Amino acid sequence: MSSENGQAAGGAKGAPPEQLALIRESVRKAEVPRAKPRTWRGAALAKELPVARVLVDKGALHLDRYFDYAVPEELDADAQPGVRVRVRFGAGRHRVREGRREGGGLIDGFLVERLAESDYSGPLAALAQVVSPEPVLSEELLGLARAVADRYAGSLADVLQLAVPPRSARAEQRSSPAALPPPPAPEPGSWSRYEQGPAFLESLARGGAPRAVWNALPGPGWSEELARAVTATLASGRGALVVLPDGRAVARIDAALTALLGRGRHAVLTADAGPEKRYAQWLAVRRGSVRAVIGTRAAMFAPVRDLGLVAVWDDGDDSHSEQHAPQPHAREVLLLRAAQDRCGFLLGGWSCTVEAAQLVETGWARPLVAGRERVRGAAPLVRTVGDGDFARDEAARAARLPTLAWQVVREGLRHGPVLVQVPRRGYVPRMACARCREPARCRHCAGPLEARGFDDLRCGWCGREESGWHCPECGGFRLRAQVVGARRTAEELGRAFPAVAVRTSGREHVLDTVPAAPALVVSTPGAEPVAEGGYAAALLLDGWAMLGRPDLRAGEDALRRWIGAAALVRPQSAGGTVVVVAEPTLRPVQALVRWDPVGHAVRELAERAELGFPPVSRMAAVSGPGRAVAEFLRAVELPGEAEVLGPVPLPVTAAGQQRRPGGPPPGEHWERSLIRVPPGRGAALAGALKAAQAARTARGAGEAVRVRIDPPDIG
DNA sequence: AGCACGCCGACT
DNA sequence: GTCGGCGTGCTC
Repeated sequence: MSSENGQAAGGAKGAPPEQLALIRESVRKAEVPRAKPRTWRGAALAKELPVARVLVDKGALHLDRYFDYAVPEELDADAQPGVRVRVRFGAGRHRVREGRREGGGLIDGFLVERLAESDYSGPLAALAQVVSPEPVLSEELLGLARAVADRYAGSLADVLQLAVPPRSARAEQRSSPAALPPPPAPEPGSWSRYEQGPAFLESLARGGAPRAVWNALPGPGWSEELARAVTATLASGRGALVVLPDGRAVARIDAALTALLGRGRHAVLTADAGPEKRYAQWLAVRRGSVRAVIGTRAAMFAPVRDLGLVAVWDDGDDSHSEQHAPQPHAREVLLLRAAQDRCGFLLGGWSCTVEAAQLVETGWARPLVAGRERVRGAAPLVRTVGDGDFARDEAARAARLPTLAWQVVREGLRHGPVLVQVPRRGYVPRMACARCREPARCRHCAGPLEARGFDDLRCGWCGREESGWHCPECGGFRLRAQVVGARRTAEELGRAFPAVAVRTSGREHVLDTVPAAPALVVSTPGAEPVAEGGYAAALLLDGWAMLGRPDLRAGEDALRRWIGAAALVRPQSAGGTVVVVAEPTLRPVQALVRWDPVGHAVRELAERAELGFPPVSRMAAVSGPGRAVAEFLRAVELPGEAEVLGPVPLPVTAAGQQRRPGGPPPGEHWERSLIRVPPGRGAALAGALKAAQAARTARGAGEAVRVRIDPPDIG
């Protein structure tokens, strides 16, 4: 391949259609049908594979296309696939000054591939710079990023921003340590509590790729069990990746892995390390000196070599959803990874999401559960208190506590710390049957009914008005707004037990652990400290607030949070007791009493299938100013089976109110439409939405709309 | 998004 | 003729 002046303009004279044209001197199209190629300022090009295919890092605009650039000879060695490059990327014709071509500004990109020829018919500009020879974007990572972008109707560049941390030259210069040899396969340890536990570990250690949904027994055993799964995978000579919902969970696995393997075999990727340290850790993983990674959601893209296992803990926790576009969920990303890399997959938690149940239901993953006897042996006694039981005795009434709750707290405090779970503020009430409390749903699309004002009842999804509502369960015809709980209870509780220390754990101050001494520990869901030796008792308050949220997941979420607290309580055999203040006939409450989160998820799944809800159907939300949403819906070419619900107005963000991610800016009136498709059509839906979005931004038409796959709050 | 090209009307 | 309005379309 000649690089020197080399290329005859293609076409007319029958010369080979040489692609590698470089500078177009001010050549007019009329004279030469194709740009007349010349070398770039006399500089030579790479002799082999002189074309670099580049992913230009320019947000949503480039729309996932690659652009070809010429590789100057002096960049030949460094310009390998996966490196960061800088290129000129600008509009229209290019100025030619002093023989050098000037496009738009210099922008960053990734070199994706080296090619012999380009299929671009115009002249190619040259790579301006190879930022560093470190190949940060492997073929696997690129493939994963593309799959995630497709799944979420997002751009490749957006996903890569999540997947590849910003460069730090200093971190790159430091050399990563040599990899340690694989450790010996671990003993099964407490995995033998689960029927298929030892077999699962053995399969990993042998180099197999088992896929399991693991319902962990309550108590502290889970972290060591996860660490053993990682160790078994390392023993097979492969790498492992574990994604956890928060820093506290990461710290627990970190400790368990260190105990099992010592230091140096695993990396911790969390947001709170500085950018340089984070990049250094990431590089150590990419370079293969560390084979195991644990971390919070950003770690889901960690470039672990030769993956043998991906694992997620507590996938129902909403911090597994990435905040940045296109907002992928760690579970879904790891599912894509498991499929792409054909590696093992472990989805674990004390509770069970509907998505997890679906993985078992479809046969993609096997259940990894303990027998009922084991479960009963590990779980605390759970008792319920409904509204009817509210206090007769004076002291309990002062604390707004049912008598039973009062007694259990008092008894618990004689043996150790007692956990009191109070809900976070800010839940929106929704309408339910005043008699049986069945949530009120739209008769057309089964969305949640919301009161928009006096006597104005509408569906939160399709916006249709409901005038003659009656309860399909009990025939009742009166509605009530469900109660939102008060955290005042905690203070009152403290006053009711004046001799006992009250400690609180919540958003601002999250306690990691509390000692075994008697104390009242008041916590919001997810912030519960671990008690040394386990809590003697737990009181789960305001079940109505948790169940009354206008969300499809209200029941599942309430159960997950209750179980998250109750799993920190001693087993029933050691006196552990939990009291939940909620209507005993409700499904999540019964599931808690029986300690059967899997059964609950399976029933929810069946119901979602029947009603056409996710995850059985796939949903997308389109939101923005009303006119823009309408325009978008007119333009988008949806797959035939798609069903459009709405649009309905979104609540206006008040001036002082914090803007919800994806919500309207303060004061603006936005609308939202939901689109759902039957199972198996998710990719088609995402593709259609992406194409419509691309067409809109290319035309620069009107105001932007937001497209969100798997919207989290669908009523 | 920028930004240049180009087609059409008003000007020295 | 030539200057410059902004509508259109491209970016290797």
